[in-house]
Amino acid sequence: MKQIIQSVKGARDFYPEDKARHNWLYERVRNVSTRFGYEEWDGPFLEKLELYAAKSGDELAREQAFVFPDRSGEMIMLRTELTPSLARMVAQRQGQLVMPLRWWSYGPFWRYEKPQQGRSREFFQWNIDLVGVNSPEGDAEMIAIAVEFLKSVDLSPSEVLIRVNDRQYMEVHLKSLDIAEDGKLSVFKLIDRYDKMKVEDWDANALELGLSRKQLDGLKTLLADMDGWHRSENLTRIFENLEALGVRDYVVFDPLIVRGIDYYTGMVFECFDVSRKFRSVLGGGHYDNLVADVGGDPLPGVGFAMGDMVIAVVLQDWGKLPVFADTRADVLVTLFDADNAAIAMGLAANMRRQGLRVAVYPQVDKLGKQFKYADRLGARFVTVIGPDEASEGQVTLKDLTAGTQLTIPLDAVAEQISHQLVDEKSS
RNA sequence: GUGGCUGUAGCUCAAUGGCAGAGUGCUUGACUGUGGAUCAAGUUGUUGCGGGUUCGACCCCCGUCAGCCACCCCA
Repeated sequence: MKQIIQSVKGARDFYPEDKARHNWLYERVRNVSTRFGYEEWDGPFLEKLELYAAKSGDELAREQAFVFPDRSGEMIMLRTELTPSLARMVAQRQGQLVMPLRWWSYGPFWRYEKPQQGRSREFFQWNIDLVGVNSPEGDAEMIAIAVEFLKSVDLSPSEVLIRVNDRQYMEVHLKSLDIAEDGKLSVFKLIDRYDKMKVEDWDANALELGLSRKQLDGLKTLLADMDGWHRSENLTRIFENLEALGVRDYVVFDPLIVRGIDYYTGMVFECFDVSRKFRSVLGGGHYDNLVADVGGDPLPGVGFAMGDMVIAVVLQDWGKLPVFADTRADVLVTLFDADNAAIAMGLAANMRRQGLRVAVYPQVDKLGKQFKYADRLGARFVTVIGPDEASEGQVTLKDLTAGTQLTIPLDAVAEQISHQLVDEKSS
């Protein structure tokens, strides 16, 4: 094997077919976001370590970030998530921005993790936030955006579901079980792992946390109560709104969804493949105070994030990833010989002016090689101008799909190709 | 950070201690102005890297790097 310098572990190479898939996904994200009236924005890829360290429970900055000193010695971090930048940028212009703010973003993030299925060290993430609002209507809108995205990539409720819960609903019931306020977060983390652990282990863990047998039983009753959302006014109104937004069939109540993240304070949701083979496709929730860690006045909101890796795995698994066909050129212009090359180049320029994608074979070569190149490019048409055509001011145009060819005047080629392309589409 | 599996031709993979192979791709020709089909010939190697054991290592051992998978985590 030849010595090729390796890429950085976990970094992503985007070959043209990868880039095509990336653009396909981005296009759907952009389309859904803008249809709900959101504006695209972005933060810097580099932030000060300090910005992330300000967040509590910052395993991200401590363990899973690319951190390095710049030339002045300041500690810089490649961004691992967008929320701190969002908080900073919103706080900087808190008095000027039109609230509620509707912002979305799609860009690269880096986490120093062990690469595996659906996870690498470099990934793209869609972030979307509705900031400055505290209502079930806002919460429902965010879920609806997620559903509309799922629809746009042709995933149905029999393939993926959004699971919704409300931390306040959970807290009220934990309180009624006399579970202490300061033990709340660790209980949430335990609930978050309910599906991953064996029942005995989970029970043992709960008792270790200091829960009594009675509290444990009460907790399990709560987690099994699939109709409990009727007792939450917030969830009831969210579900009413989801009904009105026409997305109710994608959404279920799930008391096991609590999310590991501390700053969520109300509704939380995650999207999973129904097989539960994969990690969550997207997740988000309602928060009370976006700018708490960076200074600024308290600001509620709701948002979610979706990485590009898990969704790709899920789409692949359901056979919903399109085949990205070669789209390199419509026409290959061959160079027959040096005498006629200039005419061919002129023809190519003319066809480009008419909006066709035209590649010229960049040197004189055997026609067989040039045709083969056209075939492998995926170009549908090939033009040939040899001495016979040149003397008559004509060009031979071959349609590789149909296997037919005809010889026509030079200035009629672009129109002829357009006709055949249109015929193809309408038939 | 912890553990498991894998690493051989451009690609997919054989060869289990004794001459490194197949399919596919690629090149050329059959086809002197025409691709995709077919046929023929040719071509393709630091067996990831470094060390060790052995008369002899793709094969066994140690280390290392990478990929995949699980754990951790999931912001």
